[in-house]
Amino acid sequence: MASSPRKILVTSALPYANGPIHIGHLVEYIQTDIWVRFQKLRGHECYYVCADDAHGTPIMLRAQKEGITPEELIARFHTEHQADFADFAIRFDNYYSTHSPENQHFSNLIYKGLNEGGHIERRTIRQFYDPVKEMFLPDRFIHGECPHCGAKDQYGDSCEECSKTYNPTELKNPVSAVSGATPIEKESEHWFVNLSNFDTMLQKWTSSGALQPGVLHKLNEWFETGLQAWDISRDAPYFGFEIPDQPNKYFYVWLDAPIGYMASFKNLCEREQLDFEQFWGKDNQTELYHFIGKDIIYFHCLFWPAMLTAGGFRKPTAVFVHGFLKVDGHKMSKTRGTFINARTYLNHLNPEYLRYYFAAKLGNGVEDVDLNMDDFFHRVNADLVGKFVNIASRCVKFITNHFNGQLAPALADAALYQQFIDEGNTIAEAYENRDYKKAVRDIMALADRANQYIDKHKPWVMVKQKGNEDQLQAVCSQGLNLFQVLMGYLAPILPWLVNQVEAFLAAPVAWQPEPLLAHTINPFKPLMKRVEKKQIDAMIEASKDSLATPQPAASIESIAEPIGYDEFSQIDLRIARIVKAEQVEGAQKLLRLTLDVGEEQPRNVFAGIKDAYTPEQLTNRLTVMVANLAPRQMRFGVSEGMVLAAGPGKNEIFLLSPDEGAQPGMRVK
RNA sequence: GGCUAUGUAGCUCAGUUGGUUAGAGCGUGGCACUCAUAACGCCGAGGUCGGUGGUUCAAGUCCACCCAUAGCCA
Repeated sequence: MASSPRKILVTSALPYANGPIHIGHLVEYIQTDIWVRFQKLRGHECYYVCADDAHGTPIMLRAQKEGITPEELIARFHTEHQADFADFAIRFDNYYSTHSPENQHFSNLIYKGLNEGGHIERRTIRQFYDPVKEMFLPDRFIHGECPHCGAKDQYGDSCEECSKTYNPTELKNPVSAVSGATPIEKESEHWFVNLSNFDTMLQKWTSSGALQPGVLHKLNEWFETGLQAWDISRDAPYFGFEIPDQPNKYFYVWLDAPIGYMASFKNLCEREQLDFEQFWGKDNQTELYHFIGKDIIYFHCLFWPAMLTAGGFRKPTAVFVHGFLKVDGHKMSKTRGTFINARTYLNHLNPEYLRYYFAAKLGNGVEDVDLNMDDFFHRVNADLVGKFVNIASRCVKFITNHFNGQLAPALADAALYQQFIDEGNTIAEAYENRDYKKAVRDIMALADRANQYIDKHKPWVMVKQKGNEDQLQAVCSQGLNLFQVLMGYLAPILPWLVNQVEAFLAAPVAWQPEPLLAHTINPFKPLMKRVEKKQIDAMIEASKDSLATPQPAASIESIAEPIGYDEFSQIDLRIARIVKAEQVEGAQKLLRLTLDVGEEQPRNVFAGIKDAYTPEQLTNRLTVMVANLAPRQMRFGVSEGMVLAAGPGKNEIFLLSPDEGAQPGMRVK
């Protein structure tokens, strides 16, 4: 398939910047990343862009609650999201934010196109308004009793008990979730896009093969009911972009969210001198794909092509829709411990396990994917370790020990090798169609054949027979060459394993590489460990505790910006013995502590803990101090460090102490 | 409630335009091997293909209805 390189731009849906990435999100990013890596591996010019979706009421309110600006909030999640993605080997060419100048530029441009094309109309609508917070309330921020079944504490758009949908104004006893006040109805002028103006264009585009059959059915249903006008404005206060020349009116977050794809790519173009027009211009032959979940079909298959058309841009080549993640057959659940954050997973398990498992379960349909923990355990261990990695593991020792790492000069079974190569087309086709589970099935069937080949020729018997050296070398070399081909096929799924394999084979892993003949390889280290049950259990347990217990009414101080280990390690914490504690004449809060941290001279430290501790309570106890804090001149002398304590102050201060056995001078890390 | 999906061995899934005794991997039972991270190989057990009715010479495969699960209802 050495056809000319395609030019492809790929996106994943933008994660919302008010919460962490969880394994449900990861289905999509892993799915997309595998596809992009596959395209790049095959030599195509392919770019993968994404961004944080950073606007909207929930972000504004959350920032308020934490006492920070929305910009600070989205900056924090931007860092956090990027770290999570990077640690799952999700390799974006650019990861940006919808709160960016490029995004504002394109939002205005598309709005202008909609406006000048006569697709915008203004209407006055009545909606709930919080008189205390002085803001209009999105449906989700109104709670009340369901007008149909009377269930209490339901959201403003639908009832979780009887699953009926309604307008928030129909709720009984409505309450603002923001302030607790009773909302009032208030009028406001809103901007609407007349989507029905695009009806013909959309019907043509959706039926042109850009969509999966199931998605098309769904869309046809919407076409039959008639496309309704889309409300694209929100009133101040709102965190987003102001509509040009319309003070206090903002673009609804869902208007600028998909435009974030363009903005992120534009940002990449400027950095790497790429041709933006080539990918977004109205008439071009490049390919544009959006990977999305089935919940946002409406936005991507109706609103988005309409916006692009109005703005004078191209439409997507295709939209790839996937289902949701279930865990053990159920929706992710905080009480079950199956609402697993990306970071929690990373704390316990190798990300490539999950990449492989998702690949093994993902087809090109819109069905939900089930992460069955028991299946995950067996599948990863059986397929990756027992089957695939084992091929290398069982061949390599003979090559290293008996042939100094040198592979045979020719393939022992060229026909078998060729069969492995021939299967590549089928596998490539499966990847291309996003039928990863078929690709994985086919690859694992080959892995079975490689193991059967080795079993048939029994190198462990040959090694004991004199005069069979050439054959021994040939059989093991064949095994390793088959392994190399399979690693190439699995490369989009397991990019880090590829690095290890390249190091050990001392050769690049490629899609259908040249066989390694008379080539010297490096000593082998185990490539992948088995999953252990206790790791999974620990992850589930860790996902339970923080959220299953009801949050105390008083919220905790917000967690600071994430830092790396390097930054943490700059703080030198030591176990210290308080050898002496004494009152300080004239000081309101301070005690003078003499601390033994194992150095020749004791340290002199002033601590503001007078209201909470008497000197007697402190003498001779152990605690933790910051030993490399720069000395500081205070009114009563120089303080050479600080001791660690928690609490609001006054008599509520709680000094840290180590468990028994710690010795002064030990480093805390 | 309407719509869209899904429902095949204990688990995860294949089953092409309807066509002889329904397949694979994992798990399980047995045998064998011992190079390999107790991995690999061989053999076996295990399914009235969600249910009912229909079309047909013939249905897991088409149709209708029902049940269960999930999602969507802008």
